[in-house]
Amino acid sequence: MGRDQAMSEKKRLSPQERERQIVDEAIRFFAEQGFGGQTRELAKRLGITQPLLYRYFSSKEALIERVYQDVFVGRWKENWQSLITDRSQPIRQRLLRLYGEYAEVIDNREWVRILILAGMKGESLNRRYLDQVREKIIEPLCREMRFEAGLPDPDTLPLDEAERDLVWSFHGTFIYRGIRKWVYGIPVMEDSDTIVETAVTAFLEGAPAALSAILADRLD
Amino acid sequence: MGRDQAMSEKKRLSPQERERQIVDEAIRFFAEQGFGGQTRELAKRLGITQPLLYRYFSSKEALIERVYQDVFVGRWKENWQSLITDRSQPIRQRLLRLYGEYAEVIDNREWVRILILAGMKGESLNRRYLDQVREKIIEPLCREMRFEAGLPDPDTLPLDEAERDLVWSFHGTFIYRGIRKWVYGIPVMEDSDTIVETAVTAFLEGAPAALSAILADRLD
DNA sequence: GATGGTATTTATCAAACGATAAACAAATAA
DNA sequence: TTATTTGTTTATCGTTTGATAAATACCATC
Repeated sequence: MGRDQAMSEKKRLSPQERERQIVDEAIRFFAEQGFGGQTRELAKRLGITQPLLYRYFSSKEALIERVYQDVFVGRWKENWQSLITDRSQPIRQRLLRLYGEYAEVIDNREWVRILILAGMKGESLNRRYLDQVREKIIEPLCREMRFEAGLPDPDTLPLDEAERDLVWSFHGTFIYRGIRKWVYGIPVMEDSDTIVETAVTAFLEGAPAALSAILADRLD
Repeated sequence: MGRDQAMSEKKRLSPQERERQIVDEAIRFFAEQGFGGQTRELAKRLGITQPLLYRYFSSKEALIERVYQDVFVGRWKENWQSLITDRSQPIRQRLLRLYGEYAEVIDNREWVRILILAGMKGESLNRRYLDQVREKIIEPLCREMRFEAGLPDPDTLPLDEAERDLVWSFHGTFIYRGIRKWVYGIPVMEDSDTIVETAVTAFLEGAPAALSAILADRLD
């Protein structure tokens, strides 16, 4: 009543625009409600009717699949792997940059919650994402830590499971902070630079000792 | 056909037995399916009819509430806090024992997944659990780290946010391993003693340096 | 400005789902 | 044996929910 034209007066968007709009809102929506969220409410938020969703996605599952794509695949930076292995820079420097960027991606409600939701649902795409993390971050970083500690290359002396675990734990430091903040709603340290510096310092100081302990009995 | 008596031939259990049975299965069931799991399927697993659930719990929500109680409240060990503050033992020893026990509780599919599910749902009980972790583990451990590093007591020099963050990250090491294993289904190191030792070693070696860096400008 | 294509809505279905009431049956007591 | 209690099932209700088909309205083109 009064003025019918509220905010988004535009109707009849182009298919590209509408699809983009739906996906963007779906990411926010499912991140909040979980994948149990109803298509009707999603439509309501978009200011469209529920059947219109099915013009763009054949099923709710298809829409969820698309959400995965946009969140996981779309936000991975290709330079991360090469950043780790660039020995022209000191390891500390490399880690500060890598996890500075990574922390930015993680510090996002949708990213964290959808990662968790996908895990709980046991989606294969989620598995592929973590394979990527392992292959392109964890394993290379293990190799660099060997190098820094003056220990044999993984090609010579295969990685111990405990070594990967140590690096996963360091990596997890940042993920777990995201979970504390975006899943549990606990206040966390917000100064990104300090966060990364503290974590990297603790890791570089602590890892060599742990590494020696792990490999002690395997070295002659 | 043939023998109708399959496995659990017992019918008409006592209210206590039946309730216990329902809660136990509900924990497993919801941990797998999420809280969207249907009461009909839960009943099917129990070999009972769906309406019987409502004889024991007034609603699905009430059953979920009970699941929280059993998982979070029921599995907290009271000795953990006193273990940390017992300075008659070296800090390394204390941490090995505490997280040895804690790791046992965590290494449980139901515990990890229900903790996550509760977080995603934003339940207050979940919040209370994490308050307990902070109050009875994180804060005391911060105090002990100050002591070990020969730094002023938190009563004298209040804790910096970054200090809590550092300890949360150490704590998260164990949680994140549980998430990797029970949410993402990634293989993790299974030797509990080695896990704890590696994590504690890395923490005790790395934390002092990080702590000094954090407090550098606040100390005279 | 009529026409055709298509983005969007209206109307509706069928199954899923939480919940309730009444009927049934197993144990206990008289 | 009969009576009484109560654990359990059968039958069913009212919504909710993903999905489809037909009708409608916006927009470009001739």
